[in-house]
Amino acid sequence: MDNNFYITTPIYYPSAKPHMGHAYSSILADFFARFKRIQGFKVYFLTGTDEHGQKIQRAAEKKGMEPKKFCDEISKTFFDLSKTLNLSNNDFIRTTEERHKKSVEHLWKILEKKNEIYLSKYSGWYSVSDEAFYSEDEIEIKDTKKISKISGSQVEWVEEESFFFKLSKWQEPLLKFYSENPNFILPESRKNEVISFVKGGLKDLSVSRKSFSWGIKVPSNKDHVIYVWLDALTNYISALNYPITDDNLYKSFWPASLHLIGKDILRFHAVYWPAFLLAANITPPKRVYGHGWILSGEEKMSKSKGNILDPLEIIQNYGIDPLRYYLIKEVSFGNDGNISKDKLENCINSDLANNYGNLCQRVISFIEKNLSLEMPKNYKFNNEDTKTLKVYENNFNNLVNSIDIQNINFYVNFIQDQLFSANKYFNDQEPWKKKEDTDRLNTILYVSLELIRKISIMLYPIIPDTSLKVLKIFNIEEKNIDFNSIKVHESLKNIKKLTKISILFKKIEKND
RNA sequence: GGCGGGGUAGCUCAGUUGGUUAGAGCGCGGGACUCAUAAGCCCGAGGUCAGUGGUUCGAUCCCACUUCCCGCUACCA
Repeated sequence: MDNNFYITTPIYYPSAKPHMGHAYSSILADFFARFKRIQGFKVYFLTGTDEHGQKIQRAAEKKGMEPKKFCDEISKTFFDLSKTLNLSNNDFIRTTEERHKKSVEHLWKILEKKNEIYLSKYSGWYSVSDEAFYSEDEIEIKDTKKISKISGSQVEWVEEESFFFKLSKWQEPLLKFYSENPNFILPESRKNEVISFVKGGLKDLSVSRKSFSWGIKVPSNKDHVIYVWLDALTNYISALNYPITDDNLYKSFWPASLHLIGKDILRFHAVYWPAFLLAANITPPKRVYGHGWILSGEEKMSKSKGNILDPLEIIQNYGIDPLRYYLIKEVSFGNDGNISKDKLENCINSDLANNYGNLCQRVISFIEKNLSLEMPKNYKFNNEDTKTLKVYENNFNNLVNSIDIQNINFYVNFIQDQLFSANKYFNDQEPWKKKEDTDRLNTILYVSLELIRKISIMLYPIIPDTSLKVLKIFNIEEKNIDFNSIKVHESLKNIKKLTKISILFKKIEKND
């Protein structure tokens, strides 16, 4: 069986600074990457920045900067964000890198050689900020300016020679591909959208521009710059050293296991990208998952509404793990989700401080006071103990399977249930009343520690920093975390002494 | 206009291949305890499962219509 797992985030377009949507995609991707690693997979996790195109060129001009210099600066903010978010990415690719350029040029040449690309002429209303053409009826006039009805962005008349990709001829092969790979597009509702779009007919796609220069030149015609999406999507293989197809990275990790993206760029990933690849005779990725947006209150965040929550500011105030936990747990994956300071604070207090943090604290403090942090010995499980521990075995396959279809809510709910169960266990067993019965006392404490260990391992992909802090109690290091070990109930028997921990999450004082 | 998804407790959402008292978390009210971050545990209040009609012995779950929300897509002009 294939033991490799390749996951990607979108490469981010650095025309502005990072926002919550970027953080969300990245955190989720990191969750999957970390989970698959502790499950025993060889994981390659890629993120990066998409730096070409007219929008960037104009943004740079506006600031009086060279495009490359401009990109260097903003790309760095995304690179820094990947650190702040505690991403475990293996690589950070920039489309302005030489390795990427070579890869795109190669892909272009193949498409050209296979007659998938031809030179023609395009004219129409073009929006720079949308990177899209609009037909006459898709635009309207507002304040003497022509704008797109759909996005409201300004359009300009463009008439130019352009290379076209023969997208139309891939309509049937794509539909065949979708039906042969029913889980290629998830969630299901998005898949239906894509299929109905493709069924509606595909037009050939303009894949070059003459009107600006910031991009990768068409190898056979330097007047043209390669279309940003053809350029950008290729990052997923250029990072694996394509076109060196016998390279170890490429051989191990292509086709990608999962492109995790926002729903707004689904078409590029689910239609154009597999079409380019099929045309070049490259296997398309195994899955594209289009997640929802993070909203603030009921509305999409926007500067004018002043409801923007800056991920960096949130992390500054609350820490990275609370934000990761909130986004992963509180958002119904695939749907749009909400975030507000109020909800985040509630979540931190009840889930992280009261349930998880306090569980660790009460157990460890108890052991410190009664056993001087010695590992409880001579334990002997009774029915109640076994029942509590066995839940992990019984649900193991469900947990693994749910992650494989990106059903992270099942996974998180299971953790919730087990946190409750562990707290209840400690309550019901009342170790403070069993100080005379040392065997029973030891057993209760041992079981409680096992539960903390299991829960902390399951939490590792979500809140890695905190999880590692807790696992330190048992001297478990990151490289030794094994998801499969949640099925084991006597994994702590060789440990002699426990390490004390401090408060994991401080409660937030609510002032209202 | 077409296609698709959805309207379930104050809030965020599960769920039911149709079957006696519809679930969780948060919030709210009460209780017993004390190891713990006044945390945790127990009990409770709160829902005409959008509306109407139909199929059925029986519908929140199936069907039709209505209405509202969301997504994708098209078009008249």
